[in-house]
Amino acid sequence: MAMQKVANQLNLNIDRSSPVPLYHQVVQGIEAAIHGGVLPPGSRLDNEIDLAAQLNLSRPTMRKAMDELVRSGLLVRKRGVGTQVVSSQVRRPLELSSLFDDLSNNGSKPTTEVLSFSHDEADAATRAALQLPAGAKVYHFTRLRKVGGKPLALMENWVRDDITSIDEALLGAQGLYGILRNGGVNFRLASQRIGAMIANDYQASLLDTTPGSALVTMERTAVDDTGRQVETGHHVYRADSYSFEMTLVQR
Amino acid sequence: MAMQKVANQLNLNIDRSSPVPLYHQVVQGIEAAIHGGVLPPGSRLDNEIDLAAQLNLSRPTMRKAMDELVRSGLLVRKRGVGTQVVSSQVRRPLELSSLFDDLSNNGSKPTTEVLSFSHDEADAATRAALQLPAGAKVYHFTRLRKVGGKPLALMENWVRDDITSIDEALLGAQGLYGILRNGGVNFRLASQRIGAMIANDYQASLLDTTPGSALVTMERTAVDDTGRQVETGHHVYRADSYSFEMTLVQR
DNA sequence: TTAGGCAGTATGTCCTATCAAGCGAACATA
DNA sequence: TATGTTCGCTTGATAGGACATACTGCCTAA
Repeated sequence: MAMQKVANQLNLNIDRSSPVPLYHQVVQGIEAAIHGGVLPPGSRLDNEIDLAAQLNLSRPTMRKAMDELVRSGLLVRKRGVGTQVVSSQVRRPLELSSLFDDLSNNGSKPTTEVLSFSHDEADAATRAALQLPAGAKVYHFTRLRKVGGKPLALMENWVRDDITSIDEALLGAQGLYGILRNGGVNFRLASQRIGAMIANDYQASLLDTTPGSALVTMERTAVDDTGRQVETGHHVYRADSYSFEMTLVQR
Repeated sequence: MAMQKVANQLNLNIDRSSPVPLYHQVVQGIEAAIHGGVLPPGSRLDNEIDLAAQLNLSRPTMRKAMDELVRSGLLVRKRGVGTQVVSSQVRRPLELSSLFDDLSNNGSKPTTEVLSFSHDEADAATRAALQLPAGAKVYHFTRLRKVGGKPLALMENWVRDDITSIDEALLGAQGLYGILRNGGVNFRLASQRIGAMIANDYQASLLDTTPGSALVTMERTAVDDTGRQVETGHHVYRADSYSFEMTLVQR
């Protein structure tokens, strides 16, 4: 009866006047607790009912929060048993961000050199990728991305021109996705293909490597929330400096 | 008042006696309707309330189904506007399956050649990757995967031995993930890294290509639903025959 | 003619409630 | 002692309601 209960002190402050949904506040709180070591890997959470009561929330709201955490791989639930923190650290799944953002968030200071820039009629392949009618115009440009003065990526992109205007100076100053987001684009999904190839003379000279060295290739087409194909591109990265890391979650 | 309403005939048969949850039946039904062309890209669905009424479901159940479809990128929702089918075709996101399964589902008939097989104490790197104590034993093997008689992938894996027993004959007959699933493993998530490299003499001879040709590399560690690191591996694929395709969904 | 506000509609959030199903441990029985 | 059954705990599924908020387009007033 007088059983000692080690409550996992989540110490979450739920702010009901905040515009942030309650379930999302819970998600953030638990994420912080896990990454901060308050909830060590393998530890079991209190059951959903108790947790909801502790935070003065309903069970569905609590469940919705935990659903997100399960989806992102931080928690594991088992009927009849309980919910526990997954032991391994989880990397954020591959997200819809540009290389520029990734590098900036990483503390590096990427620079961009615009090698070519045009605003012309799209060729057939581009029209197919972006689902544009004949005669439509697109921005077409190639960029060289360096970090710490070292070349890292050679990127060729095609962008539809009915969203926001793009010029060379803009591309030199910030990432493509930043520009498009500022132009009101809400990215929804992207199809991409990652492979490998051998550097040719042109690529090698720009990337400051030798012809025949390994390159990672990436082709991507991004779609926004209105269903428009916004951007397609073909990038190559120096294999010795770049690889794609991701976490897959089994639904 | 007498407005003609073009109801999108979903023709879903919801079987309440089925053990499959209602919301999942709805997910499958709408997926089928989209892929079957009944719901063409860009078409708008009826609102949640009406759809729920049409199928004799509650709105939360309907929403849960649509949530899944939004998450997987098939639908787009906009408050105050409605829900519509995303125009582009969506590939299934990269899933936790083995190459063997992927090829089999694709209609190909992959063959596996076991090049080496051992069951010994794990070295330090493997113990770190699988979080095993000193002295723990692991299965360690390399396999060559061919499809249509053509070599495609060279795979080296380490698997903990406290789950199911593995032998050479088994590996030659089916995929690793199939074996582990049969052994009771429920995979939850995996971290992987995709990059590129140049084929050395050993790899080139086995993959029937030339030294110096491009290879796609993949390193993966998979975790099951109890939080155990189950397997880790390092694979290389012929770049001219293989690339990783995936769809990223912005949450 | 045009700009602003307002109503209608759809999704977003949150709640209470109830039953089903899986799992584990305690308990009863042989 | 060993084994099988039952019971309680926990998550899973579904229902139905209430209110919030964002978007669209119409209507009105300047």
